[in-house]
Amino acid sequence: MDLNPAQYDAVNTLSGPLLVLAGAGTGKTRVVTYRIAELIRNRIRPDRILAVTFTNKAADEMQQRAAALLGKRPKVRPEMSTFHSLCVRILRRHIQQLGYPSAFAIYDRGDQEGVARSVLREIKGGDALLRPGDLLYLIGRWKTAAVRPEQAAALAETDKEHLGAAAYRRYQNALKAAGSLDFDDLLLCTEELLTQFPKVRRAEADRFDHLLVDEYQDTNGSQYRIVQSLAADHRNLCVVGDDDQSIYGWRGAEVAHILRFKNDWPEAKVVRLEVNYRSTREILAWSNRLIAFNKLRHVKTLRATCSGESPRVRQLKDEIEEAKFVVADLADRIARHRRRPKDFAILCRTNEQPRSFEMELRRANIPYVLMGGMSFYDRKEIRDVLAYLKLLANPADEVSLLRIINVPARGIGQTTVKTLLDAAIHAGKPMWELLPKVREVPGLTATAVQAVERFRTMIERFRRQMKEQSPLQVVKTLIRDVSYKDELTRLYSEADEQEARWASVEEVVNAVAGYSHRATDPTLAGFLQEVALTANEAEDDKESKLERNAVALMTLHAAKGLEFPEVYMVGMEEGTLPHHRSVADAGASVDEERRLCYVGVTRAQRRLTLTLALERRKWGKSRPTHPSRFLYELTGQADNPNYQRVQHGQKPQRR
DNA sequence: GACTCGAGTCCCGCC
DNA sequence: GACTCGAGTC
Repeated sequence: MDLNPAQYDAVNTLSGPLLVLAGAGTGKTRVVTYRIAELIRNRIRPDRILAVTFTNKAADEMQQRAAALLGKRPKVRPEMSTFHSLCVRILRRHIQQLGYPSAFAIYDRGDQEGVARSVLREIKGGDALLRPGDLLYLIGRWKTAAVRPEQAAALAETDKEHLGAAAYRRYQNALKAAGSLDFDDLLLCTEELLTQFPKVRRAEADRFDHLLVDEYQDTNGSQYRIVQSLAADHRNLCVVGDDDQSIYGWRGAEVAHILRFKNDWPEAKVVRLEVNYRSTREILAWSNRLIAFNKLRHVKTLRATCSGESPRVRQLKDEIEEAKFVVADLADRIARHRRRPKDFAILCRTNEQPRSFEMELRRANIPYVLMGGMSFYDRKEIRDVLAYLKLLANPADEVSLLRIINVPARGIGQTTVKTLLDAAIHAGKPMWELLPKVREVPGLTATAVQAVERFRTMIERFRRQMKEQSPLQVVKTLIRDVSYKDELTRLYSEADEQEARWASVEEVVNAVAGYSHRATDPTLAGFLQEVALTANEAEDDKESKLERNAVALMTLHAAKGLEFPEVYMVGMEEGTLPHHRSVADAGASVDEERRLCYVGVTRAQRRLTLTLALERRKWGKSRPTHPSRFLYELTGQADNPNYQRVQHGQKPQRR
């Protein structure tokens, strides 16, 4: 094994708590995977090892590396998953204890908005004071701080927060009534099960003898406590992290967790990795200069092992020119420097930035993979089909019911829906349970009653089919029987668009087929849970296999833990990086943006290019921009008067 | 009840 | 720019 002494130490500390404080590019993942291999070599059963990561991408990456290291031999593999999928598995086994069905649905952002909207409407004047987005923001903040609905009122100060607290209670009740959890609930409910039910905790802790957590600096409160509960008995806990790369503060991550590790596990061994194998001396010099501007950090001395060319900064007219420059540069590297598409990454701050790059890459015929962003599952037609499936899996799922009750139009209009909804609220039951007695609901026309009954009969029929047929068959029949294809032709006049949208509907069918193939006991609920957890990678399945060799186009958040020979960091402007929302709230937010920039810069192995556009289109309007303050910090120009100017939103001046 | 049109809003990041 | 929502019309 070609490991340096510190790495070797970390790899071979096989039992007891271990903290690996590792800077960027020091071989963290290598240590984790080698350690797993070493455990197996020491006769630890692979399926007794659990490795937890934050993103699916990171889990895949680790799985691949481990497979390469272990060979194809072991039939049983160590379990590698994200926190969220780990929670889903635990919840499937025990969530009945909390009064939820084991086939619970996972609500994504769109579903959450649906619940938030109806909850606010129920409260008098609620929808005037708070918008669904504002409410979800408040709820998100409370949930990441593990504040329960009944505690929120005491913490509320403003009118909006008081209303929010009341709405939070209703929101939570609505979710529970629908047998659904949002992403935060996955963590919170798992935490509750593990801390309130000793039997559950013991059963889950007993499943593994070794627990490894990557990117430990990004654990939030719930994740922290879940880790504590699972490792408390065997104490074979290995965590790996870097405080300079903590970029999930906005969802409750606390660097304190990694700093506190030695207190939590007094017998813990601490290993520091400080030799950077990834980047050139030149790239490292830039990143070290940058991160030194953060005051609250563990000072590390990262040493480089090779040198190369100096990073570059390029300034372009607008985001179109920026994309043209990057793609032309990259095409030239492929043509004349024998680079392959997969050697490149284009990293950006927000999900809207990739658009112009996608266009250019397509024009230049260079394969690329887009990670994240407007997900496949955010498209209207996909959401419609999935809403049908969710309703079949769980008729109490009111968000889905309301979404498709009249899609395609079947004569159940707004008035009818509102009447039904009022009656359901009055009766204190989910709307679905009211439908068999729709004749008794006052105020409905005879045609409306008929339409509702036809709808209910149809759904019931599919639910019966579900018991006899495979999910795949049911999905196919369903799409045909509701004439969804006709709906698309009706809705969209262009033949191209009709086809594209129909193609994505077929993609869902393929996804169900793929899932049925993989799963041991395929169910509709299982498929939907998987979809919720891997929403962004749906197309990846198909594409990454076809085009493994592709330029990676992704956000900085998605890039964490990855590395590329050549990196383009684009949109290096005030307002984009640092993002204007972070600049607006004072204090530590900009530090997190700086860490984000640091993460980006340290992804590059050999060649780094930073670009900025002098004007950028946003919401249809083009606006002038200013260079990011981080450019001055990276290049050691903090004494440049323009550095002060851009920080205050002023135009830099030529000298 | 379905359809059309214009106004208003949205978006930071991940699972 | 793209999407959603409500008002107004058929």
